[in-house]
Amino acid sequence: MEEIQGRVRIKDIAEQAGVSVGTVDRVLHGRPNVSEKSRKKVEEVLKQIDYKPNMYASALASNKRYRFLCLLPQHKPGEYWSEVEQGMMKAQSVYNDFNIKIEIFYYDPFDLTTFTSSSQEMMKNSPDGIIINPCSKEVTSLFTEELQEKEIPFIFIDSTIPELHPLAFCAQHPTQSGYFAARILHMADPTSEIGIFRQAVAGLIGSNQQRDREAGFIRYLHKHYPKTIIHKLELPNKKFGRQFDLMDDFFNSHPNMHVGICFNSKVFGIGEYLEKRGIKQFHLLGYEHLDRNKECLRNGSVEFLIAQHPWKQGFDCTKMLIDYLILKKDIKRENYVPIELLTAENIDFYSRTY
Amino acid sequence: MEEIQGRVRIKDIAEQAGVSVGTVDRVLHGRPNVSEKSRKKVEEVLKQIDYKPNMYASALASNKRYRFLCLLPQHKPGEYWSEVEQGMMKAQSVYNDFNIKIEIFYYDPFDLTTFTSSSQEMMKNSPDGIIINPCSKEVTSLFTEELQEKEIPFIFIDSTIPELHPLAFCAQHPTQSGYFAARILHMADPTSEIGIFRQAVAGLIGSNQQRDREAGFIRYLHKHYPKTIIHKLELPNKKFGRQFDLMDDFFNSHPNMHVGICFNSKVFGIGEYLEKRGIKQFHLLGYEHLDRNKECLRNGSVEFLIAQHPWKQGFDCTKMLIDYLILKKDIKRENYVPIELLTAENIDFYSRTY
DNA sequence: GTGAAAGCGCTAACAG
DNA sequence: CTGTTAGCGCTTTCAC
Repeated sequence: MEEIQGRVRIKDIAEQAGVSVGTVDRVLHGRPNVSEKSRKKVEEVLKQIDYKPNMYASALASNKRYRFLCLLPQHKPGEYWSEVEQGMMKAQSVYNDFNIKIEIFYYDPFDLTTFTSSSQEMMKNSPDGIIINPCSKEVTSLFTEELQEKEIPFIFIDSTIPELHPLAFCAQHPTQSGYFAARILHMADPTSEIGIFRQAVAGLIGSNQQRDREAGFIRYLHKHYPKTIIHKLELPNKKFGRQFDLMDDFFNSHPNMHVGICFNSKVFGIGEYLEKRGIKQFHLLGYEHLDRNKECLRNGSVEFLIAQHPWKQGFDCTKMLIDYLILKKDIKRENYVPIELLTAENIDFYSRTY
Repeated sequence: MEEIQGRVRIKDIAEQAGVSVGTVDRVLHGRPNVSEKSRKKVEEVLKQIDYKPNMYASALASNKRYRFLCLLPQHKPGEYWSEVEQGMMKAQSVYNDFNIKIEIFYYDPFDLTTFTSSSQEMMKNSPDGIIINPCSKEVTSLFTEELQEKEIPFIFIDSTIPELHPLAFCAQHPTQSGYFAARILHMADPTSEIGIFRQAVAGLIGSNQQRDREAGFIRYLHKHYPKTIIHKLELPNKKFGRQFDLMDDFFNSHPNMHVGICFNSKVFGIGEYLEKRGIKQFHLLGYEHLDRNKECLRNGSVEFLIAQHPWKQGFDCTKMLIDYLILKKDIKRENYVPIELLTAENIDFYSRTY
């Protein structure tokens, strides 16, 4: 064919098929108003030629604005979720030329009526695509069913609920992450008493991820080291003063416990306690690359962190919406971020890449 | 200003400054043939307005083809370097719309005259940008000096030589990677005898990375565990039959050595040996996510791998050339890939992301 | 020096 | 149903 130099354009196809560019465009996009005869001719040419549309030209010509809305747990600056937001904002600026706008809405993970009220607010803004951190299946489905109906694509971030059929999700595999944590902690100190530090409000764990990681962790220990004794401490998500007292009790009652884990990013609370009390030789593992956690890693009060790549999750979810909606690419539906071990030796190379 | 809805275009600037789009374009790109007066007017507007050029429109209009050439060590399919190539090819296809073409040239790391002959070949192909895996400083500089002179940007991949002033580099930090390996191995088994398995040709280590990692590894042990005894085994890069004999001798002579490391991707050679000989309880660490290494990780003959992210390195280097040459973005000059620990528990989530 | 105009590959509106 | 045409934002002639 005519691919002598360079690319095949719509115009080339039109010429080959003996129709106009308009018709080719209609066929390519499955738009109406094409006779069976013309469609056949175009499809014939398409079969023989390797046509790759120039998506940048396409986006330029169609000249649309896209609104992506996002629903996340409320949080303070510097916490896990702000890193997710930064990843999204980075994607917005990198793909600025596609005219995308991202807006973020919040809910209180301990009061799920706010999930619903925020989602209603979002629907008023005529979104083109949505990113959601799911809460419980029941409450989340109220929102996603409406989205399905209106054919607005949605992506889950940080955890997923497959039965709700998101367009895609991006998360860390929670049980596998728990296995990995168990294996590392056991290697650090193969004793048989392990402490689990839980952040909760009235016994309620606020995130699916945390709950599932803990389950994986415990399953791994039961299977490989069934003699392990597990001690749990529930730390109320509030005043730090109280937390210290609780930890004093906890450590005093379990003098043979030299290993501990915290399944979310608030491990610095325990690290800072250890540092203050001058407790050395306690092997502590937590999640996430927050500044306060990094500090603990450096001073040795936290020995390991597992990265959850929140920045990457935010960036990738946004990118997926762009790929799907604007560049019309196939996207990967299951996106698990790496389970990456961070220690003092490699933390400087943990990167927010995209 | 007029940014009421949407973006600022060159046309807007032209109107504001009372000149034509041609003149604005000339000013924006520092092209000649602009009067001092016009330049001033345009720069004035530019200062007050937040103009972000649409690089896709720009690339579309200029309609250029770019040739990126790359010089890598020769290798067999399925080895480390083919993963690098795949990352580059992925970048080529993702950014296909920018009309880029990547071609790869090879050299023999144990015969550096081939580095020079290949580089001369490359110069005949009028490259727009170049990616090089550097060999020795002396030989590499012969090439890079010519590139500097002709103002062809070049990027180093896998390792770097700062004195040669590449546009950028992408690599794993070798000494830090050695520290990390030492810390992990010591944790796996805090005994004091460690074996180092070296791949070499006539005593020569074929890569800068390997040499520097080993140095970091040894330095870490000297500092933190000075009593450690290090045994080294040099494995000729050839027949596997011979290698087994050498390893038999090695293991027999050091019965108290239960930990070992191999600083490159050929660790499967040792893993497969352990598997065949039925040696359990030996803690082996190596580099890279090759299929044969993964198999060793699964069957337990290799306990740890450190990922070098070759695919990402290939992708990122190519992307940097695109960012620099086509999208005119600022690029990061020092790009260290993560030092990521892979075990049976997390290897499935090690991803070739981009 | 400068502006006008054509065109990159594609979309969308509009005649017919 | 179909072809033509006018852009999208930018670059690049080419007259003046």
